Order: sequence, then structure tokens, then C-alpha cells
Amino acid sequence: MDELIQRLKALSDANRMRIVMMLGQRALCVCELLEVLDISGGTLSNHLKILHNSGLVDQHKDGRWVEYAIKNGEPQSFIHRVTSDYLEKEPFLSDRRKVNSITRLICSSASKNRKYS
Amino acid sequence: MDELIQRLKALSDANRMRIVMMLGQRALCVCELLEVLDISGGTLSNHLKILHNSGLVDQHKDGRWVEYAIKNGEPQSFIHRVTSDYLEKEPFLSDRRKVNSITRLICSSASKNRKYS
DNA sequence: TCTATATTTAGCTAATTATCGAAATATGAG
DNA sequence: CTCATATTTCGATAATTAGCTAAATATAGA
Repeated sequence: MDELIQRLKALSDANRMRIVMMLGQRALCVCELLEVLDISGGTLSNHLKILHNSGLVDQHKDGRWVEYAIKNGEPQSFIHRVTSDYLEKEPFLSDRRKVNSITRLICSSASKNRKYS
Repeated sequence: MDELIQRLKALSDANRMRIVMMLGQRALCVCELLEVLDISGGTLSNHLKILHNSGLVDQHKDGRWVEYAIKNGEPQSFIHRVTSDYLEKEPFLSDRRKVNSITRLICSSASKNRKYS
């Protein structure tokens, strides 16, 4: 049961659900997710840790980036069954649209416009 | 999205998940659930309110009892898809076994053996 | 090596949540 | 009407959680 509860807890937060929905589109690095979500890098990193620990999301380092993706084997099963009724609802649609217009290269220039105090 | 998150939150607590799994067996009143779960009546009532508010569980008064059941139309869809992989795992199996050995009539006599303070 | 970028970790706070016990409410039986 | 049973509500508390900022770590490139 604990595994089931951990998976459900991982998915029952709006920001984490948006992340999972975007990862359904394609693998994304932290800075790309940061472009779409309106939260700090520290908070995002925590959400990604929770998703990774739940076993639903995979992580792999690629140069200076860390790429997150739906775990292999999972997409057809748990996440898909939970989310299938909601794929076409907001904010998932606009999030995916935004994901399509973003590349890693944009992240760096965009981060210059973001200011930290 | 809010509806999806509310449903997932409702299911991502161990006691509420056990309740939903037992209701998958048959409709149950509060005192029957109280026989199986190791929580106070007040806590159980709160959990049932959360499940009812999420739209996953129905409630109807029957004399001095309140009976809870999986919402009509739901059993095939959301709950079923979320829980199907875990039906045969513990503690759901023993919970359902216990449910089979309980009737409302037992509740009253059992409650006499339970002492409050 | 030095610097800029990407990400994670740590320390903190505010909000939410699970829990309890006791009091309140509702119903049926005598 | 009164009492016992069933359930909900209330007030309090402890634990968990989401969020921030700032500091730490890692990597690539000059």
C-alpha cells in the first residue's frame, strides 16, 4: 500500500501534476520546466525529488543539465490511467504548447532576464 | 485540474485508501468502518467528509446510520483505474475479509467493549 | 584556473493536515 | 420524554508540506 500512497501523493500537487503532464510530451531539464512554472528553482528541485523518489520519473545527467522523464515502463500504466481524462484540460494544454516553443538554449538567455534580488 | 488534484488528494492517505477499498466490497456505515480502522470516530468522520467532497463517495442516511458507498458511475472509472494494481495487496485483503465478517448489528455490541477514557 | 550557468541542499516560515477527546446533534426504542 | 447508539462538529496539537532565499556543488568553456 505504501507504494500506492507515495505515488498518489507525488501526483496530488498542482505543480507536480503539471510537471508530469509536460514530461508526457517529452523529456525536459530543470531550466525548461522553470520557464513554464511560476516557482523558484529550489522549490522545483524539491518537487522533482519527490517525483523521482515515487518511482514515476527518471533522472539523468547530461552535461551541466539534469533531464527528467517519465520512467520507462510507467507511461502506459499508472500515470496514464490517472491522467487520461484530463489531458485536454487547462493548464495542461497551454503548458504543452509552451514546452513546444522552448529549447535548452532559450533557458540561458531567459535566465538573464530573471533577477534574484 | 483542481478536480483531479482533489480526487488524488482524497485517495492519497492510507486510511482513506483502505476505506475506498472496503467500499469497493460493499456499502458500509461509519460504525462498521470503525471496527476495522484503528482511528477515532471524529477522525473517521473527517476522512469520510473529504472522500464525499471529492465526489468519489456517496452518502445516505438510513435510520440512525449513515451509509457510505462508491459513487454511482465512479466504480468503473477513476477509483478502479487507480487501485486495480493493488487490490490483492495487504492490508486491503484482510480489510475486506474483516468486512465480510461484520454486520451493523455487531457494531453496537462491539462498541460496548470499547471504552472512552 | 576563473567565471557563468544549472541544479541541489539547507534553513526558515506559513499553511495544511491527521489526529484526539469532548461536546453537540440526530435518531430510534422503551 | 428519556436513554442509548450513531455520527458530526469543535478546539487543540503535532506532523507534514510547499514555498522562499541563500549557500553549496557541479559542469563547461574561456
